Amino acid sequence: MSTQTQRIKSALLKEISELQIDGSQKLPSERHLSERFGTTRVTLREALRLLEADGIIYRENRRGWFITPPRLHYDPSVHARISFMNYAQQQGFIPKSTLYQFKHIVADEFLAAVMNTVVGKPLYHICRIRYLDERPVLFENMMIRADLLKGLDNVDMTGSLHQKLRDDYGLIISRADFEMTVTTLPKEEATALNALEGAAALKFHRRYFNEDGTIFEFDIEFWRHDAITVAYEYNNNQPVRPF
Amino acid sequence: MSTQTQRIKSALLKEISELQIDGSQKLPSERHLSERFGTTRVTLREALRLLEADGIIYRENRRGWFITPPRLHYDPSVHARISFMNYAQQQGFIPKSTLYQFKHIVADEFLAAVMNTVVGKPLYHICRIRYLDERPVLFENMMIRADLLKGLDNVDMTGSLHQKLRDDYGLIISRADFEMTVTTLPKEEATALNALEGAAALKFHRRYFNEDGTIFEFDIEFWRHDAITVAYEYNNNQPVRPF
DNA sequence: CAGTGGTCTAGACCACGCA
DNA sequence: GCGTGGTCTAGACCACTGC
Repeated sequence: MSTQTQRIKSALLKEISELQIDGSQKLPSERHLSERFGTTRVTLREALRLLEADGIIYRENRRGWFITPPRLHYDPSVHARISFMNYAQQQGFIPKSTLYQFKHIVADEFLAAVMNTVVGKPLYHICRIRYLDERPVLFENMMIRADLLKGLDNVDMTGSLHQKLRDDYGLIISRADFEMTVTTLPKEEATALNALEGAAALKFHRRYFNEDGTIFEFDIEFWRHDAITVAYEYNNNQPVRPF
Repeated sequence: MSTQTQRIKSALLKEISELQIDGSQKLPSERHLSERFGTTRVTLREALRLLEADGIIYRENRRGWFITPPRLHYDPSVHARISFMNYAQQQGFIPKSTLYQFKHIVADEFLAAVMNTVVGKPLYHICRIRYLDERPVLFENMMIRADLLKGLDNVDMTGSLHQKLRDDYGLIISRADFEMTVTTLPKEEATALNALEGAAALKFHRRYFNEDGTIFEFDIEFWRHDAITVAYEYNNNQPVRPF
């Protein structure tokens, strides 16, 4: 005993595994599917939503429904050590980065508070889009202290930024912290990722501290929720006593 | 220029902030709201879904829509050090735990692989539900090696388990790892949390290693997606070199 | 038992992708 | 320019909540 939606979802799951064997990626049109299952588009779309929330399928705005490729394993502390391009490649993906926007801004109240500086502080605002196998999965906003890293506007923004910070500026990260929240893609981010406004997403806030304890960079990242599995290992030199 | 759904969402957002001032928690019925906004229930529910995905509101199965309380800040490594009850209290919540199920099981292929042991290994399977201010937010499955922790079935399961592991068994955690994925609540978990099957959730896998490197515990946790902000600090003794 | 949320139907129009 | 997905309407029935 189960609902129409659940039965369609199960049936689609079966079809999807068969499709994957065939190497096909795109699902048939909603009208074809709703006809095949003897239901309306509304009910069919409800089943598709469930699969989408599960991360089994995803949609590109007005293009249709696709089978979700395998997830990237993502260690949130990893940006402090390895570049996106490197760890994506290590896991067998073909990564790509594009520069979406480069702006000179000044800190507003929010940025000043979170970066522990004053309102009006000059910042670079760098937006990049990250792809895995040509699928856009990450919208990245970086806010970087312009006074500490002069001339950053003249370098290539599609490579590893942190490598440049080390090589060209001698910068060393002494600490980083982050926050992660499940939320939805805002309009601009959704458009950039070929997704719909309101699609589920993982939002990261990340701050980098240099050796002085100064926050030289604050990132806001939006990931497609189905693109990553966050993984982390907690390894203490001195064993941890429970409680 | 925006859609009907978006306009209703914005209007609801405004109403919600006013409701919050009044201390009210439950939204008016869908029929009342759809009438007030001059639309159908379908469209109204679409707007509610967006707010739900944002974590602004949530629903309890057949009970209606409620304003989401503040999130718990959750450090995924924290279970190795502090109990749920403690860190929830530290953040001003009134936590509660209930034992949902206690079973003796044996490792199947999946559990054997993930716990690095053999199929048929006897395990305790402990399910608990965690509440914040009477709201159920977490469904917790713990699989614990019964051969290493004999007699665990006779202790109170609603307190800190790890404290007991330390005090009664002298157990020390030397390492832990975890994985986190955005997915949906399965049927049983959804029912236990008063949620709907298919509601967005955060799933954690966590493993604890003792000093021998043996995995004595494997946890599967389902959190309501809007109940937590995952936070973590990455603090190296020796500074990290970018790239 | 009244009212609610969960589910479902059978249409419609429009903007956009794609060929 | 056809077909698609995105959006929206105006109903309906049922199971359950809460009184």
